[in-house]
Amino acid sequence: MHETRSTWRDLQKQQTRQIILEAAKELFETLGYGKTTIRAVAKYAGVGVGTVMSHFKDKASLLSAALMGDWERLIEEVAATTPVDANYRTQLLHAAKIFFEYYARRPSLSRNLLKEAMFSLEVQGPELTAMDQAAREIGVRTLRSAQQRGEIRPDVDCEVMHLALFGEYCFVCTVGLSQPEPDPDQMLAMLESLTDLIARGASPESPGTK
Amino acid sequence: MHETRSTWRDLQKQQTRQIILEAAKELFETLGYGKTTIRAVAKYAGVGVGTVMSHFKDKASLLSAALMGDWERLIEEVAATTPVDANYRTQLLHAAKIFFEYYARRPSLSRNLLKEAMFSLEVQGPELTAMDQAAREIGVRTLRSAQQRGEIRPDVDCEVMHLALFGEYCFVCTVGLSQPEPDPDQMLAMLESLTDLIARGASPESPGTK
DNA sequence: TTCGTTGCATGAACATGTTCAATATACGGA
DNA sequence: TCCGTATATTGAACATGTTCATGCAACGAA
Repeated sequence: MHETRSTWRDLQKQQTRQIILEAAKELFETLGYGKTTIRAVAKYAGVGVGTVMSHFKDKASLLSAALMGDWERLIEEVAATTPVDANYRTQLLHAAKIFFEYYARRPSLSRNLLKEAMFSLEVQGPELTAMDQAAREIGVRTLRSAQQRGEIRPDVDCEVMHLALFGEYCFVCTVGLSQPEPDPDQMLAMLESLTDLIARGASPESPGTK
Repeated sequence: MHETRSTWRDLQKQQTRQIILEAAKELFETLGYGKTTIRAVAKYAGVGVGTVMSHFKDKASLLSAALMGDWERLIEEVAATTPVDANYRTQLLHAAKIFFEYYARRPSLSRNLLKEAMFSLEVQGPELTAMDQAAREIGVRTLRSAQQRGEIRPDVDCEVMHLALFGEYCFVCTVGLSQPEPDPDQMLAMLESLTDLIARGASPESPGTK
């Protein structure tokens, strides 16, 4: 991913970075994002305040870096557990469900990360861009397959449809995470009804049915 | 809207509130949200720092209060300029256009207000709830009328459909406002394509006609 | 009018994210 | 081996949102 000149100093640097990251994860999880101070992270990691800031642009970057591992694990889980022989609606909602459940497990962290992710002003961090890319790839690929299977009309642009579905997903996330205790089932139900509205327009069947 | 016991002291209080609000609007507009400090607002208004904080819960509340007037003006503009004899798609996109243009005029303020609005954790301010309500009322009303006119199939739930459209609107807002210079035309084009995807599913015509 | 109460106004103090000049030390060439 | 350079590390200093004890002026009852 990133070339590391295997010099003694660089190893040292990567190690302190890891130490900081571990400390941050621990404190974020225990105290939540708001109550975790940079100073506390530094002290817990046994480094200076400035060291933390030299490794991570700001507190938000520290958060996204700390959650990077979780994120990758979720992507893997989605890839591993998605029912291959189900229709695209089921597949996408399954992926959403996995993420909703994670959000419910870490409301504070998810909330703040999403807040940052949505308004990645200026140069958006590489992590968030990666998140966006991953979602796009999964979404568009799933839709294309479904289209080839005839579940979606050929004249539908899968890129646009993914954008529409992803938009509803983000919307459900913001609404759901606005509550003190996000309810993944409720969020999923909401996403289902919104998804169906879009899916119906893309369906090859006559809309009169159902 | 709010009963004021007409005592001398309360008038005084309302007046200082107004002065602070004017100062905030001026500075927010000139410097942008990030570069405007509470201290600067206080000094510009000729009051103490604590006075500002006693009138507004935090900086974000000050922003939403300062933009309240603009917001109401936009709502009025929407009500006054919406083409009554157009279909619901045109009507809703017209409303969106007015807001997009405003966002483009005040990128910094809009961005930060939206950021707050989307994640109204804890007790969300009355302003933001009002915004949400207004959008819902306009949206649902418009859709219901269209449904009665036969533009939307009778079995579609207008509440859900509004949620879907509003979700796409919010999504376009976040994507558009993430850019340094939001382009209202581009945002509108994006919203149009997403809206059409939903509208097609709700249309009484056969989807084959495109 | 007088006096105790109420509540707005105030700025110093606090909490915390962020910056920066100084320091130490690994690095690579002479 | 020795030295100049680059850079990781550091914590004090800074910027700024937020809190709080205090003062003071308006209020209303006696």
